[in-house]
Amino acid sequence: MIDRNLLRNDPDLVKRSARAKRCVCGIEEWLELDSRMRALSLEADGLRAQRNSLSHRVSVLKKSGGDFREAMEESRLAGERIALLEAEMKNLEPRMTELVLAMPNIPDPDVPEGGEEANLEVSKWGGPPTFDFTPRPHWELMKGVFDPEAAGVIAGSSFVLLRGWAAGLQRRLIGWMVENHLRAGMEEVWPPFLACRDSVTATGQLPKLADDMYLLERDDLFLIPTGEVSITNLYRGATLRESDLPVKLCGYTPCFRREAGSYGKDTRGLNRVHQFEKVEMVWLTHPEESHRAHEAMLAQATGLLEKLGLHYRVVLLAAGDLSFSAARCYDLEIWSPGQMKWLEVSSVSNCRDFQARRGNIRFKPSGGGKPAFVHTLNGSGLALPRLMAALVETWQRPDGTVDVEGLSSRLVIPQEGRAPQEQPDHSVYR
RNA sequence: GGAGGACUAGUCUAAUCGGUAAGGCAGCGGACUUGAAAUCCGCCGGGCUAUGCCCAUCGGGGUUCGAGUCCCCGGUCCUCCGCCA
Repeated sequence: MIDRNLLRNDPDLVKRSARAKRCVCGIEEWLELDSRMRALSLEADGLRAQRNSLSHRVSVLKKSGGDFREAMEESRLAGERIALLEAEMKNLEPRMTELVLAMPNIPDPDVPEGGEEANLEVSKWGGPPTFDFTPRPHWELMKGVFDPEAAGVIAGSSFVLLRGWAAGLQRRLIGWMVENHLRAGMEEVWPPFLACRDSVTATGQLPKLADDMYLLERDDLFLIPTGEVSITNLYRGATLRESDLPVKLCGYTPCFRREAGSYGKDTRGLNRVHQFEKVEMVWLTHPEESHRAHEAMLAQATGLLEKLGLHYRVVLLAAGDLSFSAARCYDLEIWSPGQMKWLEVSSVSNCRDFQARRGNIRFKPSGGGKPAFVHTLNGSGLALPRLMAALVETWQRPDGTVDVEGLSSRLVIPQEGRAPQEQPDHSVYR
């Protein structure tokens, strides 16, 4: 959520950012409503003060046996006027909330302007694997263990069914990634895979991505489109101690996306599916630490790719390609030798205080003072389907089979680093 | 799904017949001290156009001059029953 005071003091900045992010939102309308609201609130406050003192006088007069009827009548009249003002405010409020919730986060100053074409490749690691034969795409290599037809029978098109070695490989990959994160000092969580409206609003998928999520109408619950939703909302409404920061969490979740409107685009094989598996990292940091944490989270994700030996590149997203809640985001893309193209396997985002405001996630400064909003970061570490695709294509043999043994030998759980925490104390105020 | 109970600040706990939220602990700052403890003082929910005022007792309505308190709808947690992997 955009800070109210920023909207009042520098609406042009908010307008520019919204335009850069290709978002249409009613900043002017909000400002008008805001000034109307403040006038109403000022008048109502004065009347309330009157009513409070009048009804206190009633109480005093009653006790002393005096005539309280006049005070009571005046108080009643003030109450009627208050009710009118309150009704008008109540009328304006939902619209103001709707408007402010539709305003996207402001990109950091170093984020390039423009759309996808302005994305900036900031680094590259390794090189494309070479073959003395024509490499095949994963859907050919995984015949028999990747079965979209079967998934179609169970759920419909664009769902995945893995079996045999592919199912096992995916399971081991999830465990391997989580173990790596634990040794980097993160705490593992296993959250609900459904989230309520407030949660999905806090992380910023609502209102903009409403059509991209699965909604269980009967219970008004959303299937999470990313683990970011569940894990970030673990601390919704909480006030942490400054000494608790940074809170570094990771967890496995499935992710559900309707992918409305994206049919026919990159839909082959494992490239774009309705349900996929992901290990997510979510960190809550002190506002001054989030930039450094963003780089550290990126390094954690790229570290996994390096251990797997996959050729990858890091892209700093331009404003127009940035998600609604992000202020700054790196996309991690790995090379798919069978498809001869880059596949996005991770987005590492710094949301600054945007989600923390929406979800009211704060910390109490050690030196006293008012609670302040934390900064939230999230990053995939990593998303499975495209990772599987690139891995399988990288480890293919000339006969069209996959060296699963060789691939699996990469999944060594590191011995270095901190041992997983037993029971970290993140007890919070709510 | 059913029955019962609970919900006041970081935490614990008060508030008369409905009368305008009182304290303890923890924490923070300061004084005293070689240092610490103890003690003392201040702060310790949010907001504003700020000597003051308004809001705030899980959320939303209602009754009332006035609601933590009474009524209605909902939420969360706990206990029990039912169902279920």
